[in-house]
Amino acid sequence: MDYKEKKVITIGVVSELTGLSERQIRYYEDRKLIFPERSKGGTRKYSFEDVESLVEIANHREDGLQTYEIRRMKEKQERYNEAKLREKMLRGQINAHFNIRK
Amino acid sequence: MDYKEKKVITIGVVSELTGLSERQIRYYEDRKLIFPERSKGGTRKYSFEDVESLVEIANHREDGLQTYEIRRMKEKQERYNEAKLREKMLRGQINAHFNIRK
DNA sequence: CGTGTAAGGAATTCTGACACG
DNA sequence: CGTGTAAGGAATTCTGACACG
Repeated sequence: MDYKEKKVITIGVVSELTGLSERQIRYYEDRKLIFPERSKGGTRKYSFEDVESLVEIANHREDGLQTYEIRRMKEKQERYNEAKLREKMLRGQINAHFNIRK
Repeated sequence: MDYKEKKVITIGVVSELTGLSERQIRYYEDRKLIFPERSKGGTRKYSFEDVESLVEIANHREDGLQTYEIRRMKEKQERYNEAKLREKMLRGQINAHFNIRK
């Protein structure tokens, strides 16, 4: 429920914040790089997190990476983060276990 | 430059976030309680800070306060904050002075 | 593949006014 | 005073397509 993750920004503002065209922003959604929400009427809503993500995407594009390569990197990063989280939670379980036995 | 202060949210979203009608939100602007920015086209843009402020305003209204009373409270609070800031900066000056002489 | 653009329509927002009270 | 609403227009966004490459 952080402000950073709340989807409240319209595409026009995102375009200004990132310097990307609306066309580009919509295309990256098509390529599964970002996932805005929609209003009842259908207008896209982005978060500041999405804006940051788009800036990273733009940088990768400038480095010559194709969208599917960027997507793979994101997925890889995502799996890594999840593994790390599970590890952390497991450690918590173990600690809890030993503390109980004490 | 915090996300919280960036004016990027349209009035429709603000209305959803606060539960206030667009009419009410525009009226509170008219009464100098909030100060959204405008896009080139003229559409209002609010920050999360504005959203929080609006929720407070709504609470004050429910308590029966009139808009000019709320405005006075805000101004008073503003003057208090500035005084406190000046005080703090002055203290910094003094400390710097003594540190130099040491 | 990634992006620009013109096209037509729909959703969103704006202002000024009338209404009630 | 504070808020709802209908009115007309303007700004914003949407989709699908054609273009280039």
